[in-house]
Amino acid sequence: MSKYNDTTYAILGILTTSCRSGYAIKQFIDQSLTHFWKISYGQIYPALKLITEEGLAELQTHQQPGKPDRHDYILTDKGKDVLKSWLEQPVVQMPFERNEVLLKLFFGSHLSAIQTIKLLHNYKEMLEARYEVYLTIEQSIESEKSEDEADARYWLLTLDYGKRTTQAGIEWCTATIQQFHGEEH
Amino acid sequence: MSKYNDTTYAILGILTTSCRSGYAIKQFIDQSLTHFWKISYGQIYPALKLITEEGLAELQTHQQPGKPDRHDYILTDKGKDVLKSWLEQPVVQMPFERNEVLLKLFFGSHLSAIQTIKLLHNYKEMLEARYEVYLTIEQSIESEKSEDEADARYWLLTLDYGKRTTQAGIEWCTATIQQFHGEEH
DNA sequence: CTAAACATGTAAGAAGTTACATGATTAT
DNA sequence: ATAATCATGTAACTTCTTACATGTTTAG
Repeated sequence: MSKYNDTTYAILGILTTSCRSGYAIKQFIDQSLTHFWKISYGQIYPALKLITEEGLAELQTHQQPGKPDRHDYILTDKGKDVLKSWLEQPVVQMPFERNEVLLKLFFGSHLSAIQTIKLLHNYKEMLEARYEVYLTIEQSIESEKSEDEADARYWLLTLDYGKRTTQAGIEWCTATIQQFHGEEH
Repeated sequence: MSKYNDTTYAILGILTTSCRSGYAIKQFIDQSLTHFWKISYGQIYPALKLITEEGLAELQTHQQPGKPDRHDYILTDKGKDVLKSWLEQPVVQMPFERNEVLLKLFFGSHLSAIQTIKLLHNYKEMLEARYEVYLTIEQSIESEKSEDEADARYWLLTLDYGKRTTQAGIEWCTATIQQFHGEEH
């Protein structure tokens, strides 16, 4: 039972990189974390407020003529400690995927073979698109390696996970579509 | 933009099987759908109420001496139609997994090699346990095949997906742990 | 000239979890 | 005795998404 939720810890973690404002955090998540963690502005800004109130980060306001003030949050030592002790705690909750495609396939006896194949084809295409996104992220991490040398390795590892499981999903699609071919009548 | 949410459609789908009460639905989900869909009582009972109000199912109350009345919900023709047209609609939203292990690994540069290995080992064990659960579900579907002959095939297909992606995850763990061996100092 | 990017934030609502409330029966 | 299973439901809470509000600069 930790004090903050995982979304807050995710933000704390991102603040260790060169991303320090709400806007930068959102961009970072959309570019690099999107395959296993998503956060909206509706969570980011309130979380940053909480983080500041709890003394985990300090706000530095930079005035930019004509633009709204840029809020940079700098992790305090307390913030770094909180992050580290969260990282060290074992993960007890198994990640869980809610899969609408599988849900529909589960009730596939109410569909025709053609409709089932369509469902699977559609899913396969989405998985393939996702795989391509992973390759793109991979390349962008590798090309900007110099910036966050130590981090890059771990970022690539999480991508490898995404690639492997997505590949397994694509293969399942192929095999399952095969099964239904010849059943269209 | 469909009228109901996926959880409601999931319940509608389960009502096509021999599970017709809130309690039976919950049991069914925990036994057979748990790898890609979870629903709590706090959702089931309000959803059944809505389903009845919308004329998608009809309530049959069975009195059981000493026990609370058993509420059986029977799908109406309208209910079957609503389910079918949902099944036929293409899935647009890609399923998305929020993965706490990957989130921690992403910030792995703040951990020691030993701690990282521990994290991965722990995850691998959880994945292996999940794989075993899949095998158990598989066996129970196969042994009760006679009950829902037409459905069993589809249920096994969703399990195959789970097994394949879990296996890919386990292999990733093994490979990644390997990478960190020899770095403990 | 117009759209996208930069930049921060709030409010309402949807969705989901957890704990609570109740009470009989059955297995250990 | 006591825990688990059967059985239905609600209330409070947490979490997250979406839409709104505001306004500048930059690129096409």
